[in-house]
Amino acid sequence: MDGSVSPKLDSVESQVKPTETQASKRRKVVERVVVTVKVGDNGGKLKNDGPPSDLWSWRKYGQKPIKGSPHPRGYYRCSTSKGCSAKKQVERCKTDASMLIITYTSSHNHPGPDLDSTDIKQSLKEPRSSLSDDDKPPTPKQEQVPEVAEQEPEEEVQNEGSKTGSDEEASEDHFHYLQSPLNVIISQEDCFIGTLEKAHDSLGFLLDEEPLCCPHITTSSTAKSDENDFFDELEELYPYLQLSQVS
DNA sequence: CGCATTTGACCGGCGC
DNA sequence: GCGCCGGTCAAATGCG
Repeated sequence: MDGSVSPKLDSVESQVKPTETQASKRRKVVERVVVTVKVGDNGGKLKNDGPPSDLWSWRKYGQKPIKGSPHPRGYYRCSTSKGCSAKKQVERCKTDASMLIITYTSSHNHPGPDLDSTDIKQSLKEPRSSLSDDDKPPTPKQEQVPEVAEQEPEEEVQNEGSKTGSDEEASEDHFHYLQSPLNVIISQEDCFIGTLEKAHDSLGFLLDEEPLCCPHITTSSTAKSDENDFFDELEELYPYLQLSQVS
């Protein structure tokens, strides 16, 4: 591609903030946000892993069968912005094909998607009738993005991060985007690990058995990175979180 | 013609 | 030190 770019996209780590320390040691430990998306009947429209895309455009750059999973994992990169290093992995729950496990990696270098797009604005004003039909036919997923409501997510996020008990439910609520057909459940690593690990120890989905098919809460323990990184990532995700709430 | 997707190969990291 | 697995790149093909 770009001759100037190194073979390995180190750009990801290079821009990673604090986590870089760990990243340098283990590239796999980069910040990661795991989102479990439940695809209902409508999900059937999704081809394979039907990227229940967010506000950004993702371009698939690879796919690999993962050991232990009957379904392959798809690798996507943010195509909204050229220099964006945001990536995401999409795979299906091995026990529940209707569950999509999306892992977001790195952050976006750009503010947001096409929030300014008149198209979207129109959708806000009107439930678009003809436009949407032509533009986004099959996947009734997102496209709800009104605008990046910047409401201080950090506070809430941090709160849940430091809290552990009752707040979990509250925070959980934030992460459920029941947009239309998709039930999205964001699983936080560090945030819940402490509790869930114990609480669901018997479930063992953290181990290897039933991963993220939990009907209610899904958690995965993968990133040991700082919560800060994690929250930073959340900021990126916030747009949809709130949107989902609005919906 | 351009962009996105698909598939195979290669590289790096981790575990044994 | 070797082998395995995950992740990314690169080239080719298809579709819009």
